[in-house]
Amino acid sequence: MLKRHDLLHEAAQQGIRLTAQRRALIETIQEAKSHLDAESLLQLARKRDPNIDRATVYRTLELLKRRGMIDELDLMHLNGEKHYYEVKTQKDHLHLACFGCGKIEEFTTPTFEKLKREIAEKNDFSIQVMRLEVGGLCGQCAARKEALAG
Amino acid sequence: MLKRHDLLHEAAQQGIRLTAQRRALIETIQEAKSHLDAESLLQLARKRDPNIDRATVYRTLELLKRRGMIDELDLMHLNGEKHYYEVKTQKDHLHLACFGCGKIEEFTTPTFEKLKREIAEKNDFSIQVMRLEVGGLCGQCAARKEALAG
DNA sequence: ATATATATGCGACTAAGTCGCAACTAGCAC
DNA sequence: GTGCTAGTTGCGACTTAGTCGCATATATAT
Repeated sequence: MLKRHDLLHEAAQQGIRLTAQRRALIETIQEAKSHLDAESLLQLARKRDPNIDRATVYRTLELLKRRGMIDELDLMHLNGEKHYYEVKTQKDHLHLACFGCGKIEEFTTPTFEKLKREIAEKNDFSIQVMRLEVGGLCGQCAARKEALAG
Repeated sequence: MLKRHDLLHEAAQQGIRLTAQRRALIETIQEAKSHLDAESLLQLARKRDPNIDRATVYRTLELLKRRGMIDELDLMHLNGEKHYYEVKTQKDHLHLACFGCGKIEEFTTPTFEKLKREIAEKNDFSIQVMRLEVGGLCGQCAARKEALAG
């Protein structure tokens, strides 16, 4: 498991005003076991603070994103146009989305870090966010498709 | 300039039925000088075939995307939630989006190709699409910000 | 020329996200 | 603790992007 930021702690350090709603949302994201979209986060956050509103969720997600505390993902639009959110991890990682079964895998490799450095150097670019998403077929689905075709 | 697919030719080869509307849209994408969203593509395609409808644009983009002829981009949502489209190039490339000035740069490097192979091998994954987007500040904007801060 | 599977336009619809504004409150000063 | 105030929230109406069903039209094979 990749080491994740402690959002609540970091928010406090960054001088982000901690309202009950923000706490509820931040804790929800922090404890999430999968990638959740804004609507799901809203529903879950409401279990902690029933008063939280949709607009607040969007505004807070935007804030955390700008502060580099969370990442926004598309997961190759396997399920419509929603966006998904996850706590930023120490090391950058990429997401593999299987078009066959919908499974999402995460992956890290030093090559990714190397690529990042190369991008920054060769383009004189100061990187704040990096999003690498891959779509295709996982081993099982590829095999299954092969069987059908052959 | 990266070598791009010849969409019209490829569509014919793939047995895609070439209607006037599809021709209009495909030519529009092929000749586009920047990354265009669905609505812009619609407006431009209408100059070639005034009858083309929004739904047809979306349906055709979806088709071309599934066939691997075009790529869909977010460009880090610099301008809202739209998606942008571009003709698939021979070599994979990534997009750098500057949060300061909104400039979009493209970049290729063998490391990216290497990463792609590594992803496929180490995860036993058959890659169909790969999208790498980077957000941050270009050299100029980073310097300007530095000046303001210092 | 005809048949037919496929594509299109229309228009109404859904989903995701945004915004202005009055009311509320976290965190600070005292 | 009390009060102050800039920052935050809820509300509800709105925008924007994209989807869908169905009657009509048409590209392609024969």
